[in-house]
Amino acid sequence: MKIATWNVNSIRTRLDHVLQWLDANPVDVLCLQETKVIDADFPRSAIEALGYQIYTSGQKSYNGVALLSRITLETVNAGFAPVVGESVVAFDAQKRVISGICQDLCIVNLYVPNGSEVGSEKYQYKLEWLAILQNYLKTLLSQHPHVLVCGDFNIAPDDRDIHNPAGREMHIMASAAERQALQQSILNLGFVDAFRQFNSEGGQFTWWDYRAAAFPRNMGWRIDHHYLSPNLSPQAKSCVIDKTPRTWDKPSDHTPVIVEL
DNA sequence: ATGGCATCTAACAGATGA
Repeated sequence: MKIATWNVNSIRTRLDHVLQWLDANPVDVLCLQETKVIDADFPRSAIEALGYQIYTSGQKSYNGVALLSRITLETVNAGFAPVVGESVVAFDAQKRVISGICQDLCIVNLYVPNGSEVGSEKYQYKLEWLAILQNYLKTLLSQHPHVLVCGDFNIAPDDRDIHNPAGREMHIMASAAERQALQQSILNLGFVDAFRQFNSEGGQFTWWDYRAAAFPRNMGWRIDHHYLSPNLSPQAKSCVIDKTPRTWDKPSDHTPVIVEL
């Protein structure tokens, strides 16, 4: 079973890229982030024609996540509240979470807040959001034999995941508090970074800034990840970054990451 | 130290992203 994650930076702008990529890479489930469209306007028909069912949680202009699946998913939930409870419903105003069940596997697709600048209000929101994520994942781990959490985490786990780590301690996506939140909310629950099961090298990135010719210079960050629950990680066969779509005309600034179980 | 690039909008400049 192959599952991919891809921040497409607008599904309507990137529809042709998604179709082209799925045609060449018929993964079982594709998790999209930053769809930037309300559910009613999600471009469904061409994706469905490739054999995918579509589950969306979107909003106007910003954020938005979707699951594209060749297998029918059960119990698709949008947001934290269906799992954690109504006390966290305020954090579901921004559409950043969708999950679905495929046999004994719970697949979670996340678009973690960017955080803007270290110390800003949005940074605080990011840290609070990650604290709620911890409760959300604890609950899912208690309910399902296997859990896969993937998406755009907007955090580089360590300095191998940044093209130039010098002076990055106060940089968004690399600050100590963000890395600690990633540790506490995900890794301390036993989740394993699937990519690092197979590749310990630096210079392996999933996002490159549109500016300053960052992609041809490989000045990127590894911020898109797959995390596997403890009893799922031994089942991973591979985890690879596909840089191909980042070379296409008018690309997303992110590129897909595929895990095979 | 700054800006650089892309996407969105009751758009045409400003917010947001990372």
